[in-house]
Amino acid sequence: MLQVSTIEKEFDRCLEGLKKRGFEDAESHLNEVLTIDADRKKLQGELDDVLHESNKLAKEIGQLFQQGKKEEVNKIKERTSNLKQQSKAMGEELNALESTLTKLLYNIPNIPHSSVPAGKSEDDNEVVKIDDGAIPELKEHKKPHWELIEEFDIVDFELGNKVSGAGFPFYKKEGARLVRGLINYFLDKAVDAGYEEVQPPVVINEASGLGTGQLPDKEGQMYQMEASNLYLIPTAEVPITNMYRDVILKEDQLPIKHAGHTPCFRREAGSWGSHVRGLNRLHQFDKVEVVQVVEPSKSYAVLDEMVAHVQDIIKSLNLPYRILRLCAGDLGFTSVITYDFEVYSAAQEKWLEVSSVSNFEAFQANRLKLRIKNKQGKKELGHTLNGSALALPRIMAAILENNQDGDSIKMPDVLHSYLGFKEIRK
RNA sequence: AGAGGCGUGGCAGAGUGGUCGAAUGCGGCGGUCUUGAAAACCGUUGUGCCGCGAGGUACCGGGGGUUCGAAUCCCUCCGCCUCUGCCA
Repeated sequence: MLQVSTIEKEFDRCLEGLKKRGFEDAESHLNEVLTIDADRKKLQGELDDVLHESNKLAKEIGQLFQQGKKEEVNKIKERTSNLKQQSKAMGEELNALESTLTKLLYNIPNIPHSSVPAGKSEDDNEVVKIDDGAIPELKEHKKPHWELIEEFDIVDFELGNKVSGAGFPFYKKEGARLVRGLINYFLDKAVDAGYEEVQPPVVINEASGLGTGQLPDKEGQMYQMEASNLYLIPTAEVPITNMYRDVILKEDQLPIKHAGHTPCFRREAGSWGSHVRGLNRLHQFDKVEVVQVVEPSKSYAVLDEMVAHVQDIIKSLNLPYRILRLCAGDLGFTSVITYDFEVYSAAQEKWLEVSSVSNFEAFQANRLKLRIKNKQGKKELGHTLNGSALALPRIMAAILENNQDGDSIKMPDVLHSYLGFKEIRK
């Protein structure tokens, strides 16, 4: 969530940014935040005065009791009960103001970076790089992956339907080993790049969902376990970033770099249709996520570092890719700037999103109360970033389609040692 | 899951109704001493909110209550420990 102080100091920039996103009634929202916050401050001061008075009287009563002056005590008690009623009413009003303010702030998205292009939908995203040198020419053998996985019997959707439901496939034989190999390869790359590996829980509580911005608005996108009031994670970003909720980091602990593999669960309600087939969209998929917590002054250098990391992995798999800078309208609620990576899947003749790398600046940190204390003892909110490095199913789809050769599918060289085979045969 | 116990500052650990944001020890930071270091000694050392400031206010797991006054009493939720049960 945005800081009130940011809205106050940089009102015009905030307003402009929200308009760029197409956020309705931006100006009245921002103004309301400032009004309520001013009311809150005023009331807080008044309440403190009342409490001050009543604390003073309570101390007097204590002293009078010790001196045995009971009649005087009774006189003062009348005044305190009056003050108590006042402070109670004021306290309730203050709580109400605070919760209204929080709700308002929860509903205001992050301010896009100045380099983020204007635009409403994915059609307006800006292509910042295309490396399509590796696009294969498929002539005789040009089957989409959903046909290949059936022919080679390596992913089974029917079985998934029976056991779980649509979007929960079984991976089998070389398919299962490819999943395992990719996870290991991606984790090794992350560890080599200095990320500390973690295996987080795949369920999170409500506080964590609020911390990274999945709640309160987007609970419909997560699977919820009502009986225990827990959610299945949509991405490892949630548990990993929440490791640092309510934490004050020392400057010399930074940068915090974590990588973790988890399955990710997404309900994807209403987003199914004939255009999403096979591995293109699933309710459960594997992903290796990288997360960093850094000093504000360094977050853009770190964003570049993360983009380079993802690019390096995709290149090593010899997949054609392009990098998009998301337009304001397509930007996630919590993000200041996001680069999407897409790989080209040659039989579908489609670009598939396989990674999303974002800088949230202090937006998540403000919700998380994630602060950094410098050597002078000054505290400020940290910046959080994360990126997929990488999400598996679409990478699999592109590998299968781009490397098909009739009776076999060749595996990228870098994976051979991870897989124990060089190609998948019928 | 049942019974009992516990939850205090970075850590350890006092405090059972009044002047307690909280003793003490350790750790951290600054200093004295030293060629340097250690030791010793001195000082300092939680977080939020309101305020230009002085200062005020809130926080002893979370929430609620009793009381003029709560770390301390009551209720409730959460977490941890021990025993019993179950189980990869």
